[in-house]
Amino acid sequence: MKSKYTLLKDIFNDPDSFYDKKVILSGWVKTNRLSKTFGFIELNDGTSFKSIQVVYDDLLTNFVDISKITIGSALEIDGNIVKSEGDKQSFEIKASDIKIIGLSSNENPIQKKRHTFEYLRTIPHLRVRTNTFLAVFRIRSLIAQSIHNFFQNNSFVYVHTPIITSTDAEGAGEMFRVSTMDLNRLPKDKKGDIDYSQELFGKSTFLTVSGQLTVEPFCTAFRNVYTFGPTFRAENSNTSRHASEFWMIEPEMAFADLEQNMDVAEEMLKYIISEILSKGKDEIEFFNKLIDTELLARLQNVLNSEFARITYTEAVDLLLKADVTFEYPVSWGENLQSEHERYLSEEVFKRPVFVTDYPKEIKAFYMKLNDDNKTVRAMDLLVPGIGEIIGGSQREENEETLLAKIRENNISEEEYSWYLDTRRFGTFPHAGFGLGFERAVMYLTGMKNIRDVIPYPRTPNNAVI
RNA sequence: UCCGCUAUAGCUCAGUGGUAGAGCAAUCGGCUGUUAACCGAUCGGUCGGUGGUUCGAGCCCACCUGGCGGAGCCA
Repeated sequence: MKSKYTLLKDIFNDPDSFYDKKVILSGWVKTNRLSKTFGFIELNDGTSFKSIQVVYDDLLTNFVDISKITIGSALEIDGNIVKSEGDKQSFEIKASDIKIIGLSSNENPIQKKRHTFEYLRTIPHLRVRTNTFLAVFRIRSLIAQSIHNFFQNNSFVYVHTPIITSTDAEGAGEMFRVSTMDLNRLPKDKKGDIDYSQELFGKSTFLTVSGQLTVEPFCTAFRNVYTFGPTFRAENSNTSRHASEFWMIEPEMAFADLEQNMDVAEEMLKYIISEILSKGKDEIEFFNKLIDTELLARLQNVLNSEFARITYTEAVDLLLKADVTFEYPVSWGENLQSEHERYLSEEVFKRPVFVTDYPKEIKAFYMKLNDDNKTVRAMDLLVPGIGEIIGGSQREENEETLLAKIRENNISEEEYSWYLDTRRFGTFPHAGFGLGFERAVMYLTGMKNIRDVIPYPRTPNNAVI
C-alpha cells in the first residue's frame, strides 16, 4: 500500500535507518504533556502497540492550539526522527508542523487514567483505543491468522458451514430462533398452534450452535477440513467464560483416531503460541506486566512441555484420592465439576491436560463407543485458569451403532438421515474437536473475562451497540 | 436460572443514623525535557429506582433494575 505517511511499525522495526530523516506521521493522541514553551504528545498510528513521542515547541504557528490538544484527536505530523533526551524512549519525532485533522471533544470518556473493565464494557466503541484493548484485539487477529496458517500448512480445507440451520437441537444447548414472522401477529394453523410453514424458509430455523455436523460431509470429500466462524448459544449463562455469540474452530480429520486428534490439538496450540510470541511481542510483554505476571512463563512452559493425557476413569481415581475436600462429591458416571477440572489442571498437572474416554451417558450421541460399551472416545482439554478450552472426539463411524445411539437419545432419525448418509456411503474412522476461540484468546493473553476479548460482546441482558 | 457482593461527581473511590467528600478528568493560570509530568485555582451531585422504619436515611428494611464474582450448561 502506497502512502505519504510513514508507519510507526516500520520506524520501530528499524529506528536507525530513520535517524535525522524527515517523515510524515498520522495518528491519534494518547496523551499530551505541556510546559510553557514546549510539550510532548504521545501519538499512536494503529500499526504498532508502541506510541511515539512527539516534541513540539512554540515555534509552531499553532502552538496554542496544539498545546490544548485532547486525547483521541487525529493529527498529521511533519518532523524529523531524532535521538530522545528522555529516559523512556531512545528516539522521538521533533515536529516541524502539526495539522489538526480532527479535534476530540473534551468529553471523551477515555482519560489519562486507569479505567475498570466494567466501565469500558459500556463503551465498546471507545475502549478499543486503550492500551489493553489495542493489545487484545491485535493478538486476537494474530491468533485467528495463525490458526488459518496452521491448518492451511497442513492441507486442511476451510469450509464455511451455515450460520442459519434448520436442524433443531444440534446437541449443544439452547438455540436462538431465526424468524421473519411478526411476533405480535403469529399465524396459527387449524389446531391453533403457530404455523411455521409461513416462515421465509417454510419451517423453523435457528442460529447454529456448532458447525461440526455440517462439516463432516466435507471431511468425506476433502479428508482434512475445518470451520472457523461464529456460533450462538441462547443459554442464560452468566459467567466470565460464556458468551451468547462466540467463534469456534472445528477441524475434522479423516482416517484419524482420538490420539491423532489430541496430537493435532496440541500441535495447533503450540503453533499459535510460537506465532504470537514472535509476532505479538510488545502486546504479550504488556499483558505479562499489567494483566497476568505469569503469562510469559506459562506460555513458554506450555510450548516446551507435553500436555498431560489421562482417562476420565483415571481422573476420577485421582480426585477420589486427592487430599482436598470438594464441594461436590466425585463419582464415576457424573460430570466433572469446575472445581474438579481446576484441581486437575491447576494443582495436579499445572499444564494443559486431556481427559479422555468419558461415560457415554454424559457425552454426545455421535462419539465413538469404546469396546467396554460404557465409555466413548471423547476428549476435553482443560487448561489452568479457564477450564475447558477444547472438546472433541473420535466419531462413531459404524452406521448401526450410530443409528442405535440416535434412537436411544430420542433424536429424529428423519432429520439426521443426511448425517447417517456419511456412514452409509463409504464410512471411515474420523475425529475432530471444537476450540473455543475466545477461550483461547483468554488463555493466551491472561485476560480474565470473555467480555473483554470480544469486540462487541453479547451476553444475557447485554448487547451494547 | 441459583447463591453472594455491589450501585455516591464524567471516571476511580471514601463517607460507621445528624452540614455531600477526595484523587483523576474538564476549564483557567503557572512551569525550559516531560513519561499516568508537576504546582495553584475553578467547575462538578435527584447518593440506581420505588416504597417503608425514624424527629432525621447516602447509611437501616423490602421489592425492582443494572453491574460484578461464583455455580450450572458448555466452547
